[in-house]
Amino acid sequence: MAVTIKDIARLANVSHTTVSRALNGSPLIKEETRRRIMEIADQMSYTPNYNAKSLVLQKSHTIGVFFTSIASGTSSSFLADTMKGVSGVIDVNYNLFVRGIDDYTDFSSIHGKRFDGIVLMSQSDSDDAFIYHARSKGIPLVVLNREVKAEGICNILSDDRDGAYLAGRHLIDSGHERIGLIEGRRSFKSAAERRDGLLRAMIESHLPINGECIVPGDYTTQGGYEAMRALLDLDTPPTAVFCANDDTAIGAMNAVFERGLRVPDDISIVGFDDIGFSSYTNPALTTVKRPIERISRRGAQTLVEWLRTGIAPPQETIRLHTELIVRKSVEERR
Amino acid sequence: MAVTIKDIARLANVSHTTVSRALNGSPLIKEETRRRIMEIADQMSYTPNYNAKSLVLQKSHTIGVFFTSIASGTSSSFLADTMKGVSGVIDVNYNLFVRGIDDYTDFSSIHGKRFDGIVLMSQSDSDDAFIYHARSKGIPLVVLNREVKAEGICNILSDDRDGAYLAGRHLIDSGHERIGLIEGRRSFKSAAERRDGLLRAMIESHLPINGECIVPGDYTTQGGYEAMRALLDLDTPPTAVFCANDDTAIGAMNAVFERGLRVPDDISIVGFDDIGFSSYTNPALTTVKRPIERISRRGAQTLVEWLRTGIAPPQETIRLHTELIVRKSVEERR
DNA sequence: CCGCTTAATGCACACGTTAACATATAGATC
DNA sequence: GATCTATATGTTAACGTGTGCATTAAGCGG
Repeated sequence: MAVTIKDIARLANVSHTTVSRALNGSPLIKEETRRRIMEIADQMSYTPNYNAKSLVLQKSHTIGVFFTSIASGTSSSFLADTMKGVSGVIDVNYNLFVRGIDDYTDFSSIHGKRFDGIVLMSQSDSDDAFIYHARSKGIPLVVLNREVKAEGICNILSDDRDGAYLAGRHLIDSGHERIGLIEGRRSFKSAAERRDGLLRAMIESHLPINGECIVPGDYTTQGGYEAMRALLDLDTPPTAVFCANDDTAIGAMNAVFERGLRVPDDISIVGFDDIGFSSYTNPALTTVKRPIERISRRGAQTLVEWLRTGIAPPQETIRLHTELIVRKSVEERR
Repeated sequence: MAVTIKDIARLANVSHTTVSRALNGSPLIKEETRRRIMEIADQMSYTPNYNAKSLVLQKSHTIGVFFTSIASGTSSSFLADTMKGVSGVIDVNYNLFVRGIDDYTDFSSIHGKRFDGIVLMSQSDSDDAFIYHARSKGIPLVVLNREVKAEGICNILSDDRDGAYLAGRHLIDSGHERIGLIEGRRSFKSAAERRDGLLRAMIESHLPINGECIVPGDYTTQGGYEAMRALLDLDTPPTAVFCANDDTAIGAMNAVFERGLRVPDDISIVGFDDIGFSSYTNPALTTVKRPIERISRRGAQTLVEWLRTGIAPPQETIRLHTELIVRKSVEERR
C-alpha cells in the first residue's frame, strides 16, 4: 500500500540502495541521479517508514516529555506552558511522547531503543528513581525545574530561592514585619527553596520568625484556602502572607474575603508563578514570575542540540531569572 | 547490548520463534516450556523492541492526540484536562503522541504506519483538512468537542447549546430581561452553539434581542475584559452578561470592578466551562460545567476499543451533559 | 595496452520480530 | 508395525531501511 524505496527504485531503474543514499544526501550519488530520484519520490509522495529506520539505525525518533504526574499535583498552567515550550522547539518528524512518571509501575519500557532523549519536568525527588533509571540506560536526559546533582545530566530551572527572596524583600520594604508563609507541597523541592528565600530576606532584616505563622500547603487552591483560615485564626495573624504559588494565593484570598476582610488593606498577599489569571484576581495579585515556558524551550533546545551533535552539554545548573511583578495585593504601610 | 528474543532462545535451547510464541501467549507452546522461557525473559529483564514489532505487524503502537493548536487559543485548563483524561485511559505501552495541528505545514507524515489511531480535540473547522486527511489514510479517528458530520468518524462532545440554554434560563428566571452576550472565538463551533443556546432561551421567553448587547470575544481573559468595557459603555448596559467561557467571564468581572461597580449587585455574570478557578473568583462564578476530562476519557476509551476489536464504533454523535453550577455571580432581582 | 585510481552503483546482509510452512515426536487406529 | 493425527518446535522469509564490501566503468599515467 504505502510507497517504499523499492517502489521508487523500480521506477528509477536503480537499486533501492541508490535510492536510500540519494534521499539521505550521500556524496556517493551523481547529482543527476539524485535529482531524478528525488523527483520520483516527491511525485509518489514518499514518506519514510520510521519504524524501519529506527530499527536499523538504532534510534527511536522519539523524545519523551515526562511529568512527575499528569493526573494530580501538576497545575494546568504548568502543564500547558511546558507543552507549549517543548512542542515549539521539537520539529515535527520527531515523535513527541508525553506521560506522567506515576503512570508507570516499572520502568522496563523506558530504554534507549524507545527514546532518543528525555525532557523531564521534575517536581519531586520521588522522580530520582526515574532519573537514575534513565541515566543507567544511557538516555540523554535534561531535567527541568529541579536541581539534581547526579553526574552527566543537565539542569534548567528558575531561581526560586532568589524569587522568594525578592518577594520577601518587597513585603519588608513595604513595612510588614509579621509575615506568614503558606508552604508548597512537602515533597517538592521548589517548596523548600521558596521557603528558604523568604526566610533569608526575613533573617537579613532581623525579623523574628514565628513557627505559628508558617503553615503547610500543597500548591492547590483549596489548600491555600484552608491554610489561610488557619492563619486568620491566630491570636495575632500576620499582616502579610507569602504563598508558595499563585493557586495557593487565590485560595488564600478567598479565605480572607470570607472573613469579611480586605486584601490588601487588612492583609497583604504575594504569590509565586505569575499564572495567567493572577493579573485578573481582585485585587490583582503581586507575584513572582517564573518562566516555565522559557525553561521548557531552553531544555528542549539543549536536548535537540545534544542529539544533533552527539556531544553532551556541560553538566551545569542553569538558573533562569525570576522577576517580581508588583500589582495590587500588597499594602504600603509605611 | 539490549536483550532480544534470540538471546533468550539461546539460553532456553529453543528457537527464537518459540520464544516469540511463548511471550505472546500462543496456544501452540507447551505450558512448561512457556514457563521456562518466561522466567528467563524476566530474569534478563527483556523488553520487546517495538520498532521491530511495529515493522512486521504493520502497527505503530502510537496514538496521536492532536489539538487545533497548542501554541495559542487553547486554554491551559482545556489542554491539561484533555491530557489527564486521555493519559489515564491509554495504557503505557502505547506511545502517547501530542501535537498541535498548526505545527504541520503538510500532513504527509500523518499516516497509518505512524499512528494506530488519533484522538482529535477539535476546536475549529479549520481542522477539517486534517480530519479529511486522516480519514483518507484510513486512520481510526475520534473527534472530540466538535460535531463533524463526515462518514465513519465518531464524535464526542458536550451539549454546549443545552448548557448555554440552561444559563440563559437561569438569568431569565432570576428576573433579568436585558441580557448581554460576550461571544467566543469566531471560527470555533462551540462559540456559535453557546450563542444559539442563550438566544433560544431568550426567544422562548419573548425577550428582545438587542444587537448592541452582543459583542465579539475570543475566549481569552483579555478579550472578556475589553468586551465588557464595550458593554458598560452602552447607554443602557445589560443587567446580566453571559460569557462564552470562564476565562472571558473573569476578564469581564475585572472590567466591572474597574468601573467601581459590583458583581452581582450591579451586573450579573455567567460563565461557561467551570474551570478550576471559577469557584475561587470573588464572587464565585456561576457557570456551566463542561466535562472535558470525561469527554477525553470517553473518546480515548472508544478509540482503544476500536483498535482492540477492530470494529469501528457506530458513527454517532455522543453529547455529554453539561450542568449549571449556581454560585454567587448572578443577582436574584425578583 | 596494462595496471591503477576514482567515481558511481549494486549485492547481500543486518536490525528484531512475527507467521506461513515444514518437520519431528508421540500417541492412536487399524 | 505401518499409517494417520495431534502436538510441539524449527526453518525460513518477510517487514523497510542502511551499510560494508564487491563490482563496474571511466580516466590516466606509463
